[in-house]
Amino acid sequence: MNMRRTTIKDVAGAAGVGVATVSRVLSGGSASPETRERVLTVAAQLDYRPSALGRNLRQRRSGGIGLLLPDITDTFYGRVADGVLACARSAGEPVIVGTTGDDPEREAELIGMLLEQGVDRVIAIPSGDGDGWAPTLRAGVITVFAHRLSAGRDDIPAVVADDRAGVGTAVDYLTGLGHRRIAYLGGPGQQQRLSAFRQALGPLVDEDLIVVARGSRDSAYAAAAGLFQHRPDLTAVLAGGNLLGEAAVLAARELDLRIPRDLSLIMFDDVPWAELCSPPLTVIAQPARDIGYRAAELVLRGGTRRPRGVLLPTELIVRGSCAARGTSRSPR
Amino acid sequence: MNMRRTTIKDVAGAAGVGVATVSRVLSGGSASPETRERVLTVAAQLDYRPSALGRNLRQRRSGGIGLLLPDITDTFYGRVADGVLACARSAGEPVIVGTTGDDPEREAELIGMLLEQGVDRVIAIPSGDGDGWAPTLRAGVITVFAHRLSAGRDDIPAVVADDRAGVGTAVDYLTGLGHRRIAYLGGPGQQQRLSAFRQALGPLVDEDLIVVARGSRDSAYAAAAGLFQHRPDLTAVLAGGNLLGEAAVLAARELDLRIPRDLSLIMFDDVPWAELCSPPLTVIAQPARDIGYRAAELVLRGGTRRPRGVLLPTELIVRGSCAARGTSRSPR
DNA sequence: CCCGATATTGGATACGTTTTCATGCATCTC
DNA sequence: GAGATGCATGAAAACGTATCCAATATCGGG
Repeated sequence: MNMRRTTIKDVAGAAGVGVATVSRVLSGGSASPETRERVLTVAAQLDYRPSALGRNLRQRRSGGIGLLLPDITDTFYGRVADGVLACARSAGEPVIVGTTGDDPEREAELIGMLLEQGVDRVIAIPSGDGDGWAPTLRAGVITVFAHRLSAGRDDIPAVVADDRAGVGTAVDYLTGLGHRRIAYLGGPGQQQRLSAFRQALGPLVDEDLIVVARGSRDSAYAAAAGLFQHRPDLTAVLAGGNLLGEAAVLAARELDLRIPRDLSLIMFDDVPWAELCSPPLTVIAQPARDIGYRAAELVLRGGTRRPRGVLLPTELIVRGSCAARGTSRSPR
Repeated sequence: MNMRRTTIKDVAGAAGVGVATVSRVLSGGSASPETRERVLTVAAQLDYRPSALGRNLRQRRSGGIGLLLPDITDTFYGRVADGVLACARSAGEPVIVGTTGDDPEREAELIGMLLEQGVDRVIAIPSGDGDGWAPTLRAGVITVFAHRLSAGRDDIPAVVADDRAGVGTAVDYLTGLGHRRIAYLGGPGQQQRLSAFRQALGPLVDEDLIVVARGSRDSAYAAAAGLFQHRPDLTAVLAGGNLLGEAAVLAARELDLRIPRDLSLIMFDDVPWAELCSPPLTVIAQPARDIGYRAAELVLRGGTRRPRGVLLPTELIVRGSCAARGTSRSPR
């Protein structure tokens, strides 16, 4: 029952060599062909697995990569995580995952946990304004942001979708359809998109039509419903995330606003159900999985280069949730 | 730049005590009030964080918990993961996540990785027939299955939803509506549900109406489309997962089958988009998050008791995707 | 044939922690 | 007051590995 696990010493003994030799053979160091073969044979026979514990302690790094995201339940973040896991797996690296709930405090807590674990590489979708990340930098942890860039942190490379362009094409599309009162329904950490939205809309921008919810479903729904109730004159909404999009659809339905007749909707991120919705949702697709994968690549390559981050393209996928707004207002 | 991290030895030196005392103070051992306070003060001043590396090596266990699931992209598994993470976080334990893609080989590979990491607790949604789990048991790793139980493994406790009951009520509901030709659209690892389906249907069962897809979206769609094409006489479908349900909706739409007029659909698992779909989908809700949470509880409590697993209730949520099937067949 | 260079090898050390054990000291009991 | 008991404490060992370093074996050139 309580069998001691086979160590490198056992292998060394059984193969009649020193532990140093075994270690070298297994780490790809130099050794004579015959010793190498003998060691490998014995190791296989004993079903020896080098203990990451010993190795990590010796080289003072856990070798794992930490992944911090707001909510693993959200398909989008799930896809980012999937990309990270795929890349990490091909590199043989374990991934420690934590969810921040978009709470900087919780994020800091998790950062502490990762540091304690000796993780030396972290990928994060950052929550706060980025000053919670001083500890990782100080500890020499290679850090890469994904999906969002953090306000005050230009010293951390980030892999993000081209939000600016995405918002731009979406707004152009809507204005091209004749919309003038366009609302933005945002979530946490979307400064980029917000500024892009304001810029794209130019003189048309109406600050009252910009609403920012917290991360939760309830908050998103409340924000959407409040927006629709207070401003029945708006004709189009840009939802900055699939949770917000979902909330918009539900709130619209609740208030008897028909999409797209009464309200045009564009949602950030192409999720599977966008096509199932009625009407199918026009979306700004983001390469979620690629974001994760590229971030993992970056973090695995090491912080030597300074690629200053990666910008991935977005794509407007037109389905059925936007309608033209003629000069004649539908009286409703 | 290359600062050595502060160790317990530094704290001991600065506080004028031995390392053993520091360790005791920090692990809640006995110490005189004054020394305790001094050590804590110094530790705080130096911003000392005990290294999990050293501790893990010493007690020969990483203290982390491993989580293996088929696909982190799937909302359902995401919710299970969320439950696990929540419980693990409250216990301060890191979680190493891996995705198996429902591939036993890949699963075995990941198990190896977890063992190498010295993980001593694993939660898994198992992929294969369960003989890939011999290594963890042999290594004394506390293992708990979630969501599925593995064929040959009755020595591993499992936390699962009451599939049998869920299938039963769904089938009863459909037969109550007059349906006779009911299909089952299944995925990997659903022996439980399949047998429950056969049993609930009794003499009505038609083996040709039972289709099992692999885990992917494509495979699910192919299975659904194939089923609908080959058997236009079926009137109801039970989809054993949200991926399958999605595929069923898409395939039905493609083949111009109207839900629920031409085809009634019940889907396993209540996902957010079930309500957004048109018509809203009738589902069998499973407590996904609870499954994860309870599994984590089980695995954290340790393998001492033998609770033989946990069975969580399911609930049929009736929405709009099922219609009564009168005695008169709609001629179509 | 000898010497220097090179390749291979194993002993020893260090990584940071927990835990055992022995020691010293104060208090308690009879 | 002497022995017993308890507590706080620190030295040291161990966990499993990678790597430094010295020692040995092998080889080539002169």
